[in-house]
Amino acid sequence: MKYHFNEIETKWQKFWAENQTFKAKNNSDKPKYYVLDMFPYPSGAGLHVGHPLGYIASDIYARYKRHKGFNVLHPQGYDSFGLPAEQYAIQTGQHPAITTEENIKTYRRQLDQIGFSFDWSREVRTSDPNYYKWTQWIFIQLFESYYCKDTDQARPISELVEVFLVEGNSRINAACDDDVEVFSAQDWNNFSSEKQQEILLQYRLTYLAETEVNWCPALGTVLANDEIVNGVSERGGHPVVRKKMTQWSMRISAYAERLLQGLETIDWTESLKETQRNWIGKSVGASVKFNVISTEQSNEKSHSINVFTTRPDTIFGTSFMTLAPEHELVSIITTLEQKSDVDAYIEATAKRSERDRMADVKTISGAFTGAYAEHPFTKEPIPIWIGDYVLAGYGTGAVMSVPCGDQRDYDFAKHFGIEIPNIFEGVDISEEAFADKEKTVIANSDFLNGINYKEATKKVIEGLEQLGQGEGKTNYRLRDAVFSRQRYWGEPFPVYYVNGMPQMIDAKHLPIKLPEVEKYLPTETGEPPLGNATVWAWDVKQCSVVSNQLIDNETVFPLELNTMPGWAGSSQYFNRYMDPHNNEEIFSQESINYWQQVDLYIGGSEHATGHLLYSRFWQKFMFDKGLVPVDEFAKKLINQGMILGTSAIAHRINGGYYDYAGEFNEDLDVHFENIFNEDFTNRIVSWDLLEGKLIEEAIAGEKYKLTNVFRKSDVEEFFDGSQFDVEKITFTTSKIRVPVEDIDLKNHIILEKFTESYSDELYNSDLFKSNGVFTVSREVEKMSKRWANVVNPEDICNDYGADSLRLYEMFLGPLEQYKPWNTAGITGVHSFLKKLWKLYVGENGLNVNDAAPTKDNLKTLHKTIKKVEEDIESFSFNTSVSTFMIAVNELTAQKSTSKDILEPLLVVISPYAPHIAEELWSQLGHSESISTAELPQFDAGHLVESTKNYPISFNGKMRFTLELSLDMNKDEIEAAVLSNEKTKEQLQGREPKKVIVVPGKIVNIVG
RNA sequence: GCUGAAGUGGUGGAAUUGGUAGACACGUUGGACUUAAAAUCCAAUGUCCAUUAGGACGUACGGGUUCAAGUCCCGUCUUCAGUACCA
Repeated sequence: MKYHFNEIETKWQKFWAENQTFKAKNNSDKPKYYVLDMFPYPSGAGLHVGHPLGYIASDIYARYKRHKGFNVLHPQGYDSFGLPAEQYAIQTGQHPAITTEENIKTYRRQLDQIGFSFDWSREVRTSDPNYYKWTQWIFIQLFESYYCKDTDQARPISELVEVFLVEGNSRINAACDDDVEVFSAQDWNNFSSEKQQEILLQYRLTYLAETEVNWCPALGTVLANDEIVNGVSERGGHPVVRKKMTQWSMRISAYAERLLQGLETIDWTESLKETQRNWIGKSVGASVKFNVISTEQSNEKSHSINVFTTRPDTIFGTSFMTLAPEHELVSIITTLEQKSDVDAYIEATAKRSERDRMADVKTISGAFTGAYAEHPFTKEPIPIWIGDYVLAGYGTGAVMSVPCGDQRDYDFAKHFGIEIPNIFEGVDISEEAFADKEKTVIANSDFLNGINYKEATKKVIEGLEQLGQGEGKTNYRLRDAVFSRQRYWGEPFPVYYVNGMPQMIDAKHLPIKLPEVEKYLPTETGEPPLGNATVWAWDVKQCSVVSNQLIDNETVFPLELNTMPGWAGSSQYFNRYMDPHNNEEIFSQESINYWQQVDLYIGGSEHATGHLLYSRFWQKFMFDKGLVPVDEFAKKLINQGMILGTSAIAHRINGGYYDYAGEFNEDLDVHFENIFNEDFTNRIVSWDLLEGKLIEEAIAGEKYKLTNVFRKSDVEEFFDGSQFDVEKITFTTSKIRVPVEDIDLKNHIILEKFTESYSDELYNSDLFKSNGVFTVSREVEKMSKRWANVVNPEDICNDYGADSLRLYEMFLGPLEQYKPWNTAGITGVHSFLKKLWKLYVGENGLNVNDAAPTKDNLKTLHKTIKKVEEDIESFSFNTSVSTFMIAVNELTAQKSTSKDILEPLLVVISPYAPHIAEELWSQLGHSESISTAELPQFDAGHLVESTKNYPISFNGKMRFTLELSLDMNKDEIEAAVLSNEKTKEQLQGREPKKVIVVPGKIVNIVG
């Protein structure tokens, strides 16, 4: 009987689905274990072999944990709101729900084919109203909460109102907007209702505010900081501009410190934690108030500039101040004489895009405002400058410039000829600033002279506090997250407006369903796509909804037309899996108390500052609300590395040469022959050959025979076999990616295989219109449809089977590592499976019998159990696969047929190759799924050896091995080794100076 | 610049606390089987020298510690990822 993997795999996938083998219960005598994958966005392109890598690893772990006696939760779902479906809708008019549904079907088919042990009964989709009902619900909870810094937790906004009623807000210590005014109880009671709401909005954890946002005109929406890469949108690479807009924001900054501290309690990779730490960007220092010295323009009202500094100890080195060009005081304090300079500079910087500013950090520019500030201690005047090296968005948008201690201030001072006082003892600052805090000894600084950074910082802060000119302060880089998107395919907000103030629609009316629209673009008046909706597909008993408006008691209120961003739905899905069908609560307390948190989370590192930060924020909020028992949602997290694709790249070389008549011809494509002694006739040499070593050799003056040099305009006519001097040939090259599947193993593209369906650029290029076969070079890069280098797991499953795919993806290398895919290598694991099959099933049926296992059999089995268990626990799945191969090779050589060996071996292999394991398991006479079997116990007794093959080294170099009993002590071993013939041969009569014997390990003779 | 990770055969990668470097595969070469191919099996395969026996060199580079270093220490280089006028 042969190994018919297709039949076997279909059979068991069906069995698992019909028997709900992997359905998890919310209670059990067994300990619980929750293994989670980051759920996919179902894109139109379907899965490629890179996607399932993490799913395979987590599936192996989940199956392993079941064998170890755990009640395992291993769910899967879809992050199904998002831009691509909407963009497709804009182009085709197809409703995003329809394309999303189709894509999910494809994903599900592909996932099922790989044999995952997901509990599909718990599937969630973020675009499902029964799911996003709870996303909206959390939004309402955030709106109804503020962050109390005294208790360090979120608390109901109603508590705040109670305090305002009796004593105003002067004693409130809460996370809020910077510009909250101070008011008394009396003030509060006299405020209009709108004014009160406005104030409360400044405290809420989700709030509406006019903020400068990242506006992406091409996408027609705002983007969060983490959705922008190198100044352009992450999706599509469109330019992004700063724009003031009224938007919903999440007050994640309130949680900055807890998000930072929480990292210490979770087992995530160091690099990922470091990325989050950088993003949170905590810096400890002081805020200092510099009073502006009154001038004619500003003497009516005294102004002051607040700065944040991490080096208060250097305050006596301040020789100027710098404001961001956008700083609100600039226009107020600038003197008449300097006004034209300053205005010109502001205009010039405003013209520069974010990207230009980022690209050009070397150029020093700025302007003097003509105004001066007063040094808080010396009372000396300090000139106030503006410069675009100071960012409006960080700190206060103003700095005290200490050129001797900060390189940017130093460069600025040098450039504009500002004095650079030295306040460091024994340091030369004639060339550059001195920024080493640890080595700092302060000088020329009044009461700070002779002390170090730490002490000086303390003293300055004390001094500032006495003067009322500043205080110790911690600053975070983490900004509040913009939560509004001008998009259709996202969660609608449960919000309507009364006199311009946002109101929550009562939670009992949730979900607020996404309305149907005619078109998915913004309205003619520039409103988001939801503005196109005439009838909202939701029905509220007390209020009806018509034309984007909520009508309550015949009063008409406008609805919020923005939708929530992509990360809204993914910020709590992991908890929803615990109780996915609950319509009364987001999840029952019973279920969350049982499953607690994710024990193992596997996904890509690209979510480090997005999903993984926002989810931690929501989890902490839910913890404060008493909804979840732990404030970190994932105990352990592993980032799987990317599987890279190998793109095939044909290189087109456009060249010019001097012909016989000495005339220069540039309208040529050039093909080489005799490079590296290969025949390149009708082929084109690769980029590497030309760019690298070869072109250098060529330039050195060697002659190359060029063949097939043909004119682009007339491919039929070519020069053949002529000698050209390559010194006179110039080249430009261009790359063309070729679909990988149309290249043979020798890297040849066969022209006959070309069809119109390939890219026009490729098909129409002269290169491919000529006769023959072309070589291409390979380049390893991200697997993507765009690069024509994707490998579909369905093809692999059809050709080699899901078990081969699973084993091979693991065998490729360590999970976290980036590694290239190479389909050719899969034959290794595939033939392993065939050997495994042959070990159990011979030509005439089962090979397994009740024969007693030999000592060797037991040794092989138990060392396999030990190694594989260790490997899985340490997530080195690649070495397990090698271990299986060794085990099967050994047992085959031992001609093992013993059921006592082969049956437990199947259980060890089954997490990796579950289909073949199930099939053989059932052939061995079991009616229950192998997933219910217990993992065999490792017995160290079977690995005990009586002898050891000692490596015998001379001066650290291994020369031969010697089999000796493990009972022998050091002296006995030494005697045995020294009396050995080979030892004498090595020593050639010399006396060994020293003999190192490590019993059970090694012998080293120093001579 | 800063932070993090890494650098081992032709390729992917092994090597638990310093103790036989290159497990396990891919690829390549040779052989068996076959009319042939596929499949399967066997052998060889780090580099160099040597007919063999064997030897020299080898884990990015330069030092060091040690009986012994891919592994530990110091310095340098390179690659990848993240981040960046963050005051």
